[in-house]
Amino acid sequence: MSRWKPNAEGRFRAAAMELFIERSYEQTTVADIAERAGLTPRTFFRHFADKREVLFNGSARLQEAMLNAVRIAPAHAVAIDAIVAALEAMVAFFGDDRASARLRRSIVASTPELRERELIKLATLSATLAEALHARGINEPDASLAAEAAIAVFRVAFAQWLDESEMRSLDEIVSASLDRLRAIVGNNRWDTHRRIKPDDK
Amino acid sequence: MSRWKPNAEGRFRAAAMELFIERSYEQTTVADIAERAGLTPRTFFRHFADKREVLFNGSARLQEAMLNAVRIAPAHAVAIDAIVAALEAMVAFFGDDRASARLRRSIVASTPELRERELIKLATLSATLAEALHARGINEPDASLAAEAAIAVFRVAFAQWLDESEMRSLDEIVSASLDRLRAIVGNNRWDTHRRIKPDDK
DNA sequence: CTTTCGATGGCATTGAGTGACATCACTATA
DNA sequence: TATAGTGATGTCACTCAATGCCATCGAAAG
Repeated sequence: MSRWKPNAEGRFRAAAMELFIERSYEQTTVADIAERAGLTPRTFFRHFADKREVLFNGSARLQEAMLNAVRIAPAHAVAIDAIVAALEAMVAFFGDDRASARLRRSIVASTPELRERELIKLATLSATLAEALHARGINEPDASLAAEAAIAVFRVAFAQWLDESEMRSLDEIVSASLDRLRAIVGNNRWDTHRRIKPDDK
Repeated sequence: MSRWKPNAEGRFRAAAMELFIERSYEQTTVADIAERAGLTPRTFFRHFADKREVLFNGSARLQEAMLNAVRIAPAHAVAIDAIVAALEAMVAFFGDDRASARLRRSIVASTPELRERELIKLATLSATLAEALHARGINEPDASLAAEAAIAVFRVAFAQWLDESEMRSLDEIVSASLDRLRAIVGNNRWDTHRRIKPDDK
C-alpha cells in the first residue's frame, strides 16, 4: 500500500479549519496554521493569496458548475430559464450537507473580514453569470440584472436553508424564493414609472 | 473672516484622495497620508478603523437618507413602493455629480481590497433596508428579497449611469432598470422546467 | 494658576504579506 | 549511474497595517 501524502493545500485547509474552530479566525495566525500543517508560513502564501482564501477554495468549482449549466441550457431558453439552470447547478453543488455549510458559515459570519471576502466571491459569480448570459444573446442591462437577481435569490434562500429547522430542501427554498421575488417585483399597483409622494392623502 | 481649520478627518480624506490619484491606493502608505495631512499615522487610526475607511465615510449618511425615506412612506405602500422610495432617496443622495462619482469609482474599481469594502457597505445597506421593510409589516423572505433586489437594481443602474455618455439622469436609469427586472423575472416559460408550482392548468 | 479632559504624538510590538535566495526531492536523459 | 533540470519548500530579511500604552499639548473650566 502506498502511503498517501495529502497535498499541501489540503493540509493547510484542514489545519486551518481545526484552529478556526478551536480558537477563532482572528486568534489564529498563519504561523499557527503552518505549524499544525507541518509546513511554513511562506509556503502557505504560495498556495493561498492571503489568510482568508484558505476558506474560499471551493468558489472556483462552484463557478465552473454554474457556468457549465448556463452554457448547456437549451437554445430556446430565455433569461429566466438560464437563471433557473444556474440556480439548480448551485443547489446541486451544495447538495444536502447542511452541517458543514452551517459550520463554515458560523466562522465566516463572525468575522467582517471573511464576510467581505464572501461578498466579493458572490459578486464575481454574478459578473461571470452576467457574462454567460450575454454570450447567450441577452443584452445589458438585462444580463446584469438577471445575474444579480439570481445571486440575490440564492443568497437569501441559502441563508434560509441554513437557518430553518424544517427539512425543506435547498431546491424547494430556492424555487419558493424565486416565486416570491416575482410576486414582489411583478405585482405593483402603481402605474409604470410613477412614484409615490410622502402621503398624498 | 476667521480662518477655518479643517478637522482631522477632512484633512486625512483630502490628503488620501490626492495621493490615491497621484500614485495609487496600493502605493500610498498610511504614513504618506498622515504626512501630507500634517498628522501622524497613529492619529489616522483614531479616526478611521482602517486604511480603506477613509474612502467610505459617506455610507453612513446614505444609509440614513434611505432609511428615512422608507420610514416616511405612506402607510398603504407595499414592498415595491417602499423600494421605489428607497431608490429615490439614494438617487437624490448622489444628485447629478457624475464627475466625482466617476473619480471615486476609478479608485475603488482598481483595487480588490476596496471593492470588497464597497460590497460590504452595500450588503449592510441591504440588511438595513430589509429590517426597515420588516418594520413596515413585510415578512421574510420578502423583506430580504425586496431589499436585495432594490440594491441590485441600484448597483446596476449606478454603474450604467457612470459608464454611459448620454445624459440620462440617474433617476431615469433606475426606473428603467426596475422595469427591466420586472420584465425578466415576471415573464418566464415554466413548462421547460420542473418547478413545483400551483398547478398550471 | 491649576485641574481636567480630549486630541495628538511617540514608541514598541504583533502579524500579514513579499522578495530573494538556498535547498531538497524527483525525473528525464545521456 | 551520473548529471542536469524542475518544481516545491525552507530561510531570512523586510515593509506595512494595525494596536496598546503612555506622554504631551492645549483649551476650557474652576
